[in-house]
Formats: sequence, C-alpha cells, structure tokens
Amino acid sequence: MGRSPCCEKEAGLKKGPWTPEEDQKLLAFIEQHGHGCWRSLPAKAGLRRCGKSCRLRWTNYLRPDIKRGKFTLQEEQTIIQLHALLGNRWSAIATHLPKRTDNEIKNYWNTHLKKRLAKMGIDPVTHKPRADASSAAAAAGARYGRAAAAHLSHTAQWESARLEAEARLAREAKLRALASPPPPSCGLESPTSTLSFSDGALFAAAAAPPVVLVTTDGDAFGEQQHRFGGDALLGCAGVDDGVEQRFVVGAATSTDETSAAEHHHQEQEDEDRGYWSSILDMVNSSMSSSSSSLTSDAVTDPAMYLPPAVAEF
DNA sequence: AAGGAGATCAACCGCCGTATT
DNA sequence: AAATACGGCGGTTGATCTCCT
Repeated sequence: MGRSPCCEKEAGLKKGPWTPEEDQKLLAFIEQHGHGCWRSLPAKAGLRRCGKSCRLRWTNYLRPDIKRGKFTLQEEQTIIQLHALLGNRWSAIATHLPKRTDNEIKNYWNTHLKKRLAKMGIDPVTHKPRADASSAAAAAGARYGRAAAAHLSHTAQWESARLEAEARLAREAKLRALASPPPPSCGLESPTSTLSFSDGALFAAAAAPPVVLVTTDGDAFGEQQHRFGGDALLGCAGVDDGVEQRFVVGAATSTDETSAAEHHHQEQEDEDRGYWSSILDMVNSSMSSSSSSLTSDAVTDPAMYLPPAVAEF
C-alpha cells in the first residue's frame, strides 16, 4: 500500500539546511503550543517546511534535552555492546543513551565505530572476526578467532537466547499495547525514541553475546583489558584509530599451557558471564525503575556503563 | 596557497506499523 | 475490510569541513 511522501502534495516547500530564523520560529511555536500534529504545524508556525522536516529538526537538533558533542568512552562502549545485542536498531540503542539521538548514534557508528571494528578485523555487523581480515588485524583477529572458535557452542547458545528474547519482546510489547497505554515520557528515554525501557525484557533473557570493545583514547584510559562475551576475551591498548592496537586474548597456544589455559579459560568464562550479567542487570534496573524517581543523571553516571575491570580505573 | 581526498553530520527518502475513517 | 493519515525508523545523500600532498 505504502504512503506518499508527506511533502508531495504541496509544492514550494523548502528543503535543505535550516536557517536560524526557521529554528527560532519552530522553537517559539513548540514552546508555546507544543508540537501537536506535525503535519499542520508548519502552517501554524509560519514555516514553509513539511511536517516531517519540522519533526526531524526538533527531535534531532532543537530539543533542549539533547546532549551534543563528542561521545564519551562509556557511551562508545554502550553503543558497541548494544549494537552487538540489537543490531542497527538505533532508536532502541538510543533509549539507553540518555540525551543522545538515534540519528547521532547512527552517524557515530557509521563514521567511527564501524571503521574501528573493521580495522581490527572484526565484522561490525556480526561482531565476530572476519575471515578476510589482513595484516595486523588478521593476526589479532586470528587470535581472537581461536578464542571465539573455542566457544562456538556458547555463541550458539547466545544466538538462540537472543532469538528467543526477541520473540518474547515482541509478544510482551503486544500484550502491553493491549493492556495499557505507555506512561508519559520520563528522563530516561531517548530524545527521539518512543521505545519503552520495559522493552529491556530482551536483555533479561539474554546471555553473553560475542562482542568486542575498542578503546579510543589510550592516553586517557591507559592500557585496559576488557572482557566481553562468552566466547572471547579481548583487551586493547588503543592509541588512536587503529594506529596501534594490542590484543590480549584469553586462549593459550602452547601445548604446555593447555591445561592451565583451559582452567584459566573456564574462570574467564565465568567472569564473562558475571560481567554480562552485570550489564544486563544494569540495563534492566534502569528500565524497571524508569517510572520511579531515578533521574537521567543517575543513569549517565559513567561507572554504570563500565565493565567492572574498567570501573576500577 | 591550491586542490584533491576523506571524514563528518544534518537532512532527506522511502518504507513500515498503527490509528483512524 | 479497505483506504488513508500519521509518526517513526533506518538507510542514504550531499554540503561542508579538515587534512594531506
């Protein structure tokens, strides 16, 4: 069936970058009347724009509760972790990054994080080592790959849990929609997303996904070792965008070390599970208390997004 | 200083799900 | 039940900026 573009009917509508005057008009109107129906807003506000364009400008730029500027390490970590869980569901990811818009997160992923993972030989889509990785990335990826391979069964379990959780999420969303309308927006929601934090039931059901953390600022955070997922350990002393990345992967290669390595590996796997549980708990608790007095400041506490090992820094 | 290449990001496009008629 | 309206989402584009040669 589809739907025709909202601007199709009216010719002469302006496109392209917004001028300060237009911003002012839109801001003034919304502050005074609220946005109400976006389609009729431009005419009421004296703007020669389509409603969609106004909505986009407001949600991605003009809203007062938007944080702009460089992403913090914690925010990057959250994006990478959530992308491993949710894929390109930017609005859902934005739900967990207070004051960031899905558009901003999407841009940041496409321009920074995706490339960084690719440089490391990690497929940014699957968050797993790429087969065609080359040079240093290949070496790192290969080591990562060995560890990953050693945990394939766990990965399969994770994938299964994830799919199951997705299905449960869909069912629950349906039930919620039938039961009651969503509560008014609270401080924890993304500026752009309407996804409720209670959708995080997904996370409750999830186990540890295979995910890689890439640091951006070695100077600021020094050498770090992060544990992720059930299927690999990956540490990284990042200098800057792929200049030099050192990996510490929890898989021994020599025969002599095998036994000790297996033992160590088991311990690490337990730690990984514990680590992911803590992330999932964190996400869950922020969701379950979204209707309480918890403020967005509480959620933006960087420590909340750090793996235990990093939080100690 | 010039210009070419790559990076960035605001904004657009087209589709989807849901509500309404 | 079908058609239409609307808000929202994710992918993509293109103007602008920055860096490099």
